[in-house]
Amino acid sequence: MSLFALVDCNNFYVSCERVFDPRLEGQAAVVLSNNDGCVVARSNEAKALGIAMGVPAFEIRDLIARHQIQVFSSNYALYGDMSHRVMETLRQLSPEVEVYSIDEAFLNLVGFADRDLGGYGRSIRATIKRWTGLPVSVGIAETKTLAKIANFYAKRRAELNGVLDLTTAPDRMDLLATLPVHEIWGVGPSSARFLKLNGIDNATQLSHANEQLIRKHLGVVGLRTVRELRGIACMPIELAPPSKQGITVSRSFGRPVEDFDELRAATVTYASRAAEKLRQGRLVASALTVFLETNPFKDEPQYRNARTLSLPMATDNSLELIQTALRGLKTIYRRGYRFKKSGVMLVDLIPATQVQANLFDREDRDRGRRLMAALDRINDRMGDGTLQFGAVGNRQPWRARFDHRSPQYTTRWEALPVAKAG
DNA sequence: TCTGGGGTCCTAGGACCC
DNA sequence: TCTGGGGTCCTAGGACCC
Repeated sequence: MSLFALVDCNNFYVSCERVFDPRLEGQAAVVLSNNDGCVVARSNEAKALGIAMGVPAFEIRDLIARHQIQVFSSNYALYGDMSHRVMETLRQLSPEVEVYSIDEAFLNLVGFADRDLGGYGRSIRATIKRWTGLPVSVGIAETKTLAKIANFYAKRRAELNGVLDLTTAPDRMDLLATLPVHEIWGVGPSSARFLKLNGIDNATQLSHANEQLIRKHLGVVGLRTVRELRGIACMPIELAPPSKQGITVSRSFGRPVEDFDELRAATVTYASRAAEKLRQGRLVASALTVFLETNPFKDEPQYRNARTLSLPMATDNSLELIQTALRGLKTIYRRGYRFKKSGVMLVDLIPATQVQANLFDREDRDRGRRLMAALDRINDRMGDGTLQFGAVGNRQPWRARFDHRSPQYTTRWEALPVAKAG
């Protein structure tokens, strides 16, 4: 019998901000995406005011002013570090932990079935709160999809105190029968529309759905969801993170960009950041895609394009990747458009240890490797961006805006919070 | 004025081959 | 006049996730 727990941090980004500024407790607060564009996290109080996930910040400006909602730019250095603390805590409490996203983990509880699962969930919740300051919810059930549902209710029903063991919940039938299909993990807007048109409105009905119908219209993924709802585990715990398929670095600009030199500077930045991620993962890339696009929300001439170039030999060298990206950029750039976003994607990744030597390769590989190692070492010790490539330039008006960023409390010495006596 | 970023997996259809 | 069929590989696009 399979058994899973899903541990999920409540309102994760907002909760991270609260750990370092407890005055925010009980207040409406939101965290915005890059460029202060959209709402990506909301406190319960902000949710109660009707602020939806993903709404553009400018659309709720009045609401923010009227209710004095606290606004934060996203601070990924802080959230990444807090996430790491949560996952390390979980590893001390549970033998098999799958880090599913920045704020969620699945635990494999096979062999725990004769324990007090609710008590186990409560101790996880209490320990994480004590060690990290973050509130989490715990859902327990026979499959990952059902554990997601258990977590959904654990979060929303105050009387559960953040923990629900669905395997022993007396109202299990009612909970599944009242859960709308669009709340089920794996059912997006398109599938939900199809299901509702076919009279399937809730989790119980979906678990009884005709397999041929589901297979035909929602594919093997939909079928898997149906079976998981029936308690048949189709998704095992994944302990080792699967090797990456690609690495993308892209950003919207702080303002429209027409000038090639500015796009060039942005591309250099993205390519070097992507190369750093590549080396961190001990990978090399065989090909690279560079892309750019105008603002699709604007009523003005639109243009988007992408160019994929293969590297003569798989590499993790920033200089080579930058040069290749710039070559691609030149072929897709067009004058006279107001560009909003561009990016660099590294694809066909392979482990750095598996590179094939190429007879016709004339670069001095070893020298490049030593240079990159030195670069990474300095940036790691002195802070990101201490050393960067000259082509980036000093003025970077295209850079995204972060008007409400909190300090990097946990990852920069000069931002350490100070405890004052008295 | 202002609309995120980074992923995965699946499927359909075309190119190509025998 | 006749005009296969099946396999594989690749790519673009869709759907979904956080």
